[in-house]
Amino acid sequence: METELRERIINASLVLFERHGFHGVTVNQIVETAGISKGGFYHHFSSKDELLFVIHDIFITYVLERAASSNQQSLPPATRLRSIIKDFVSVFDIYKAHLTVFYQESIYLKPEHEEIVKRKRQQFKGIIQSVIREGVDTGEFRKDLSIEITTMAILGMVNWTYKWYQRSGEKSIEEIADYYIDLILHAVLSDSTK
Amino acid sequence: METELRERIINASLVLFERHGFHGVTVNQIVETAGISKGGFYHHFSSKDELLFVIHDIFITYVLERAASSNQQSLPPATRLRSIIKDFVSVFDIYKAHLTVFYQESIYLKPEHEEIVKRKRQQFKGIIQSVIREGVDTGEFRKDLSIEITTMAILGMVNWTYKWYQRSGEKSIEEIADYYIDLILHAVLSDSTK
DNA sequence: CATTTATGACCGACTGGTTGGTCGGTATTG
DNA sequence: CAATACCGACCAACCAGTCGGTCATAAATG
Repeated sequence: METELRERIINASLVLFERHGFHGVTVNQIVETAGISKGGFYHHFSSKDELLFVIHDIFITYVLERAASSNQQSLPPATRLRSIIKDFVSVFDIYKAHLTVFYQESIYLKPEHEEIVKRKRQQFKGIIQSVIREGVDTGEFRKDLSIEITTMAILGMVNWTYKWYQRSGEKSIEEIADYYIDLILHAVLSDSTK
Repeated sequence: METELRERIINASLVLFERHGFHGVTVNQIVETAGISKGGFYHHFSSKDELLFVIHDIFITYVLERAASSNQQSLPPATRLRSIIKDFVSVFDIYKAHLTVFYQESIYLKPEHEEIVKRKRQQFKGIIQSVIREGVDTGEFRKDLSIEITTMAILGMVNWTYKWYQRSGEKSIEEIADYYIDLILHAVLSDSTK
């Protein structure tokens, strides 16, 4: 099976955007790296901005679906939190470039695109928030947790990984995920649950 | 006392870069916002790139100095870690725009500038790493901590704040800092120390 | 003290190179 | 014989940076 041209464009631009940023890469460079022509590019994408959106959307849609399915099973909050984090961190291996672009270049999204991405992003955040809230309610987590800050702290810890993680590095993404889970649960579980 | 033109340029560009990114802002816009001329701009800065570097350098130099002085006092690791985090997070109030530019736009630094910033950045990271290492050695922190991942987890949690913190928000930066410290110490302290 | 010379802050019209995007055309496929 | 996929020379807009010049103040000169 031959790689679709559309895929080739996305893959090429992903590599380039990750390294040089959206505005640090020209359409000509993308086209050259993908081994196609300018006309070919504009046959598949209406603009450079649309390409940026597509990259964002592929990523956030995928992540959101996984988190939602991890969250559906009726298991205790701590178990679900573990599963959501594990799932999300594992995404770094395959989607590292998407992720980097997602977190670095989203300011350059056009308003209409930004709106769509923002909505999905908040749904994802909502999932984590609700797990923590539930954990606090059931007494599994510490009663004195702030739902809002705890959510952002976890998201921050996890998201920041894109700044330093390398597939060739010492630790595998699985190890890092397990390590994060350990840290988070130590921070969040109530004394009686530990 | 009148504001120096140089200061005016930095303040104007900080606001603009924070919202639109380095490449989303033209020199003409900066000049207009600062209420000066293009000539005036290039009289004070050799290039737009140099301006970006200056913003980076002001921030990292300040942060590094504070962390170094918090770290010097010969206090137990947990106390020092507390102090470093409190100090760093407090910086968000005054330097939020610097910080945002620092984390978003550093890919656009020219190699020679990047080198300088990178070095200071690693010194900062080194300070946190050494506190954690010491804490593990003295037994104050859990023996099974990975120095490297723990450092990055803390940095991630804290740094991510720039994505959501607003001075007008519900929680003050002091509260957020204290909250982070609480989470981190729960995650990191050995059972005997708790 | 008056006058010339020098310096440095600041101005803004202009430019050369670059970039996202277009468009008329060709190749391929069902 | 459509229709769709793809090509690449070309263009208009934009943007960082330049450059010849003004003005105000200070130092040097007679």
